[in-house]
Amino acid sequence: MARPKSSVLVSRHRVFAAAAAEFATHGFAGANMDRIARAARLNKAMIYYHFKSKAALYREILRDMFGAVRGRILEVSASEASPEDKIRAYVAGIATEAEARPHFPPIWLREIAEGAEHVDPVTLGYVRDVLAALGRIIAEGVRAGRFVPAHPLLVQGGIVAPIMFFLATGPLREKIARSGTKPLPVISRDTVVAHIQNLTLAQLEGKIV
Amino acid sequence: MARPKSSVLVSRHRVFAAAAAEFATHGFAGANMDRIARAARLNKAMIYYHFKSKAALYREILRDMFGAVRGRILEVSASEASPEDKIRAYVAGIATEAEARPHFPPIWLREIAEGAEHVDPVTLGYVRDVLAALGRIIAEGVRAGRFVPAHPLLVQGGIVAPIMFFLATGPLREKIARSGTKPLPVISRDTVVAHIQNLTLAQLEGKIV
DNA sequence: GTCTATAAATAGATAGAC
DNA sequence: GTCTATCTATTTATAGAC
Repeated sequence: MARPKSSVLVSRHRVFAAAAAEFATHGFAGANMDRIARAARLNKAMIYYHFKSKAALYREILRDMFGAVRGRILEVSASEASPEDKIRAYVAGIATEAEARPHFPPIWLREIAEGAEHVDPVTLGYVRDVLAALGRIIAEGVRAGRFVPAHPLLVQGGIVAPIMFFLATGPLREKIARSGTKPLPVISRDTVVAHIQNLTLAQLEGKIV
Repeated sequence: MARPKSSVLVSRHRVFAAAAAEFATHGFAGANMDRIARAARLNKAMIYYHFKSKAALYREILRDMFGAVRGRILEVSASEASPEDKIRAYVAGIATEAEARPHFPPIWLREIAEGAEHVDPVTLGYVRDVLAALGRIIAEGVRAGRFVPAHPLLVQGGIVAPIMFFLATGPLREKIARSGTKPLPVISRDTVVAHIQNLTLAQLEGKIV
């Protein structure tokens, strides 16, 4: 993708990136168009040149996030891998897409908190597709006699929740660490992903109670 | 606790309750003092009669939430129960306190999303106390030869994240269900709590990989 | 495409009567 | 303790020049 200097792509992308960071930090209501403009090194009028409104701008960011996850998960679901490997890829895929967008975890957490108030029907469809793909993977595993039946939503919660938590709590963990006497040990991203993969599989393989 | 008509308790409590719901639904920045007043069936000036500012009002709500969790968890930690039972009680205790306050899960999720920006030092101390208690329970279990060493933060994430997710996603699950073709099966609170208890214990007992 | 200036609405906070 | 009225600051959004 070519990016000539001063093209709409550059300017539009700068707004998009600045807005994503702003929405992640302050939430939809708390986000400030002036701050976004300043961070994008553009004037506020330029935001409205590229996007219809604050809401429309936010909507595009949401679509980008969940569209990316959906794309990756549909690939995983359609692959020839074993159910076990698909589950591992599912966990890693969500973590990877979330990591690729530092704004992803905070924004997702907020949307959950407010019942997906800003999620439009298209984006909601993406979410449903992801959930459906997980359901198919589980069903495959069950058919193959490798998984016990499990509720996709419960499994999804066990995967997504800790990943978003971990990725989003970086600042919070630091705050706690700074305020306390004892230093908090560091946890790596790979440790968390591996941990969640193992936990999820243990659950699906009926190894837990 | 007596609640005479028209006493400060009633009025103040109405503000507190209305504000908690408002902050849960719209976040700190999105919360609207006029709406809080209307929901409390009082005038906006009454909010400022009882509370110094929007921020102070929010701070009290946070303290109430985490103070309650801290109280319950310290009890659990100090009890004579076995490490296993303490872990079960820890999970159930967090779920119970969160459930007792419908605003709890959304607000907690938001605070995580924004790095606990509005969490004052006192409340932060509560959070640290809870984490420390979990650390002690794990250490006990390890000393007793029943648990393998585990990172308190990782364990905490595995407990808190799914609970908050589940309790906070009620509206979202409904939205997805309404928008889709297939009905989503219902999951009960007890199922989730039991599931997380089992998952946590399996992990601590070294049954997972 | 990019800017300055400003309109228009919203919302936190307070004064002051009762 | 409770209210109405209002002040003030902030902020989304746009008009219009270059």
